[in-house]
Amino acid sequence: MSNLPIYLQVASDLKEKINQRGYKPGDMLPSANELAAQYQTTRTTIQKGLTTLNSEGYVSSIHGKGYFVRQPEETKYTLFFNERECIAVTRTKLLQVDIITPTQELCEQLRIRKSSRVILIRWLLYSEDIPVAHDVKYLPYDRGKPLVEAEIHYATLPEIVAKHASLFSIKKTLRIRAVKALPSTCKLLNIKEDQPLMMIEQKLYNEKNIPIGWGQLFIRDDYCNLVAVSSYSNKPEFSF
Amino acid sequence: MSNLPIYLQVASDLKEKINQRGYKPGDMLPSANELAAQYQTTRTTIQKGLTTLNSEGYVSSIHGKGYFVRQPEETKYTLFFNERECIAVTRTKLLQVDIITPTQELCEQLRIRKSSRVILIRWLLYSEDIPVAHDVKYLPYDRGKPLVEAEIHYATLPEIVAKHASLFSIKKTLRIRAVKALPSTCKLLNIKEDQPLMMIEQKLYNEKNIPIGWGQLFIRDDYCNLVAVSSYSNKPEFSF
DNA sequence: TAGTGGTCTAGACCACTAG
DNA sequence: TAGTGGTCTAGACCACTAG
Repeated sequence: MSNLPIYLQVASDLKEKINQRGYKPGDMLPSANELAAQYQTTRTTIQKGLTTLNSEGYVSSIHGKGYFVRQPEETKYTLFFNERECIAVTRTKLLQVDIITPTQELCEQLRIRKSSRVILIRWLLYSEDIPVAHDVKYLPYDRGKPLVEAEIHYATLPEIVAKHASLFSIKKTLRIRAVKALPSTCKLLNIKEDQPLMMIEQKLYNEKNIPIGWGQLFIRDDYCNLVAVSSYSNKPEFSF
Repeated sequence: MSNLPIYLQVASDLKEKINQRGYKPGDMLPSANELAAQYQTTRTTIQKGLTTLNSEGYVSSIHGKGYFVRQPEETKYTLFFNERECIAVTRTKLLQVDIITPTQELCEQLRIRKSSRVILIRWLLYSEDIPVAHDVKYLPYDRGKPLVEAEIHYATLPEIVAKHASLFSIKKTLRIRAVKALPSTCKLLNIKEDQPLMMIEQKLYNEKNIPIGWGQLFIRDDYCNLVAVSSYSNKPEFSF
């Protein structure tokens, strides 16, 4: 059953007790000294186990007092999203690449001046040769950046901006909505006006929190796979 | 600038180099021995820093070889969802509590037999006295559980099942869709048939991976706030 | 075989809490 | 003041990698 190192054994035992409500949210765990005695090991090893439990969200510590069981984050899910995988994209068609004068909304979204320019890229995404999504992206225009590459092959918004921003520190936000299709979108996707569409709005920020990209993806609901799972289930626990 | 403990200083320095592309995904970091020499500390302390970096998703290690920069998980977002907060619920109205014979779909969703019974709970959720969402929940019926409490006040699906399952190990999944409203739903929400609705389907599993609850939430798009953020941004780094 | 990461020991000093 | 967690040292032994 257990060839686990001691510190993981400790963490695993405590997790089980927490899950079985032996320790309830708000309860204090035994002190590291007590646990060290129980497991016949040193406090250092116990601390390592408690640190693990902390980083996995089970407990938190108060200096000088002890470790306490956290309230589980019932509200938090892990959502997987990218333009290609949310749909099963098999083919893409470039509709437009342009440098445009931003609208009022674009100025606000990208926090730029009316006088600046914006790159507009529009794609039609196909799944099994059926047009299923309309992808619209806006990027602040810098003379430095060549945009020819955009015309060659399809890239997700993070892929596009990743070249000009630091890797892990790009902040991304999504807003998910259900919308009525515009007549023009209906034509593009060959659907009726009453067919609801998913709209996924994506906004990217650089490490200084300045918007560097904005996108709207309109997807036929019947081809959209948007799924989220609770965050604890993919923690290194038991796996099925 | 830095009263950080050594191990966090190490982690922070490495993060910055990774973000600035000093180390690129796939690159090997300096060994713990080298870093210990650089920072004039012991390998133990360096290891602690590297462990931190690992648990934050920046690097992973291969035993006997070294630490390597990971590919950032561009696809992963943190989504916040619960029935109450996704909308700004100000009032709730119980529509129905019943014990029903499951439909074919219910049997499949909850993995139960045709002969078993299911608790059906329906609520209407109001925001500022406007009906904005229709909430339908299904729970496998056990004679043990009293269901009177369901009629007293509104509870989210996780809140309901939390009483009978272990805390952190409940697995939850969401599926997000855009749907046309049924005529009956239109009447409930007082909307036109062509107004698209968000449908959020929630399914809960216990620690043995058995479904213990299923819910469908139909929300007026204009009152639904479904937002997700990239997972790295809420890591303990800089915060704005 | 030299070097790497993974774990652990037995201590130390410190900041913090609470009676 | 006793007990707690947070950090760190200077070592040890092990499993693993790669020449």
